[in-house]
Amino acid sequence: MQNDRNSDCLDRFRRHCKKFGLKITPQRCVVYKKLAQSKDHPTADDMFNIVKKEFPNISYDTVNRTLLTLAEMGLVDVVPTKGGPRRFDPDTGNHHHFHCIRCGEIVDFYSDEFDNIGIPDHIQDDFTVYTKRVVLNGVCHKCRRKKDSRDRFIAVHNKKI
Amino acid sequence: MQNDRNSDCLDRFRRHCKKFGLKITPQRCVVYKKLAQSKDHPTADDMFNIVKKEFPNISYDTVNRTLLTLAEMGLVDVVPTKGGPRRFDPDTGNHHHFHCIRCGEIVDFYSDEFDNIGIPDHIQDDFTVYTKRVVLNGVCHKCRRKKDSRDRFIAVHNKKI
DNA sequence: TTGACAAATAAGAAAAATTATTATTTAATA
DNA sequence: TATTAAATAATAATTTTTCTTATTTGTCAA
Repeated sequence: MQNDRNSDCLDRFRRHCKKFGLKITPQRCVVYKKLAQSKDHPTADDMFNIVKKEFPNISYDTVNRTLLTLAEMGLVDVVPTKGGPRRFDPDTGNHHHFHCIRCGEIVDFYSDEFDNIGIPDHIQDDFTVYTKRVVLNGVCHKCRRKKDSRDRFIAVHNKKI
Repeated sequence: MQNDRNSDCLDRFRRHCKKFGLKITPQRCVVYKKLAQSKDHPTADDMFNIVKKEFPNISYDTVNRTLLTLAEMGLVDVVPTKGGPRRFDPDTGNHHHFHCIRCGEIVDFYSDEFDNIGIPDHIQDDFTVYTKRVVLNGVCHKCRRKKDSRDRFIAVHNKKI
């Protein structure tokens, strides 16, 4: 079962490489496989640490470059973040993101209503739209509970706490 | 007219500072004023260069820290980007973003339909939502015209062009 | 108004993240 | 299997962000 899914994924990967004229290297395979298995939105550094376990000699640059290449092929998405390191999303399907402004976590969620909203005509005149995503900002469940001492949530950048 | 708007803006800024117990410094005033006047989504470095013209002795760190503080107060927004430098948005009102995957530009647009979409109940159970934005990805008008030699748009990270 | 005090700034250093350079290795193709 | 262009590893360089510390400056109360 899991094996089926893995080989399906790798088939998809191989097809894309062929299509784009890219070589199928062991490094690329393992980076793709590990990201496809991921349930969250790892950074290049996260991926480097994960991949190293299976492929100890791989370089950071190769992992990072491969992730960008996968994104160019449309096999994965790059998740916009508010200044933190770049994150990668193995799920290119219809889904939406919630960003916690406290802990920075990005949580996937699904909503038919959001999926079905149309793109205004005046946008399609000026832009060719490939993907659409609703991004919510707020405080996640965990952080809500924490009752953090700085619940006032201000001046973190100036005051010494 | 323009003066009215400027002083309105600075009043808003001053009120927020009072509310959050922050000092009103000349540096903060000029950073806020210049961002409020901005029509796009400048980086900290952009802002540093703009502000320096009016306040030559200001340090980069102060500009950057002030921008983050303004964001914490809710006076400006931080725009998520796909790994590029952090960007700031003076417009905290209801609007949405289009990201060009070629040139990286972020374009504001407005849509009543997008403004009116509701947040699903199952989200509001787990998260406290502050803001909501639709993010479109695609190719902008300018880049569409360019007919860039690498229209294939692939393998930029590997092949030497 | 002035003095005390905490907060904010400037300057420079450091850390974190990303991209570039180059010699070497390797996958794909004939 | 030999050829060739692409990919990798290692390292250096750049860019962006954050931290440290000494100094300056708003704010508030006397």
